[in-house]
Amino acid sequence: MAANSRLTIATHVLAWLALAQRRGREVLTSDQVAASVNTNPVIIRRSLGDLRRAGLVEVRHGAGAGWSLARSPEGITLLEVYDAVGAQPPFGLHHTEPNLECPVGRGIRPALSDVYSRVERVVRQELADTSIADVLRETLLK
Amino acid sequence: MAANSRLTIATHVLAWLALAQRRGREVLTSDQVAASVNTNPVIIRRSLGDLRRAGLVEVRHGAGAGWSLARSPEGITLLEVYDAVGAQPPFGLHHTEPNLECPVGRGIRPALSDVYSRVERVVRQELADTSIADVLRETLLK
DNA sequence: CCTTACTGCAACACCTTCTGTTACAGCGTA
DNA sequence: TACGCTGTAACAGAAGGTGTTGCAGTAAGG
Repeated sequence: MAANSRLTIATHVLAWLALAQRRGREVLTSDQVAASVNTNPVIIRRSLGDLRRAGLVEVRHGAGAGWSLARSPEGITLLEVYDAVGAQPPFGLHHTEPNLECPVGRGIRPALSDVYSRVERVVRQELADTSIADVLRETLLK
Repeated sequence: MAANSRLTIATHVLAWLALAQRRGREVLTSDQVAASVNTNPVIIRRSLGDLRRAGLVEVRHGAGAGWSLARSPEGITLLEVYDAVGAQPPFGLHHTEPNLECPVGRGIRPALSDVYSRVERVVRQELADTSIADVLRETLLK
């Protein structure tokens, strides 16, 4: 499978909403966001649904509907986006239970769980150190 | 799809080889390793092939064939195993190119590449700090 | 009240990757 | 030479992501 791009899509959406807001546009529709990401509006609505459930964006229904940031771009970290989109952790344990009569088979899963927890922790720390405002600033410099 | 378990399988294999070596067994066949991991021997041979190409294990052909560690378990880090199995990075960029006429679409990919590089770096650092000997020790304690 | 425009979501097809399995040729030691 | 194991191709099945269509729900604005 291709690498998971959900964090990328969601971050792109939030950065675009942040820029629109700064330019004085109150809301954007999923069609307008999809035009920037260059994908189907339903993909965008799925991502925006995740972000809405996490309290990062707000939606307005009816005529003149659309999306806007629920909080300032400086206060939204990539860690919140990561949790919002429910990305899977990078490493998984065995699909089938190892042979428990083997000393390695018995203890390897808790041992590796510890290692993977440490990896997950540093990843989360790194994501927590970057905000949507940071990403937008870097984006406009490129 | 289920999470990627290749690093887990390869680490299990190496830990089992390390323990067998300590117990005085010169080599293990892929069938014997598969019995501990509880999977098909071909899965194990695929993993061992990756590890052999990376110089972490050695194979003996012909009658009395089998596998053994090429280096001491203290000197093999999980980072080397990670590189050997060619695991994909946790995050991917857009599948389709964003709209380059949008300022966000133009700059978002290099900006996110920087973020993802930082994440990759801390993951690699964490994996480099753990050896097969560490994993085996923790495994036997559980 | 009714039109209008957009959201929310189900359903589906397609693609890719991973796991697991069978089969068999290749190889080197005893 | 015979044997046992490796190396690898080929294939099936499962799972998840992406993209697409279709349609009901919803509220602003005339």
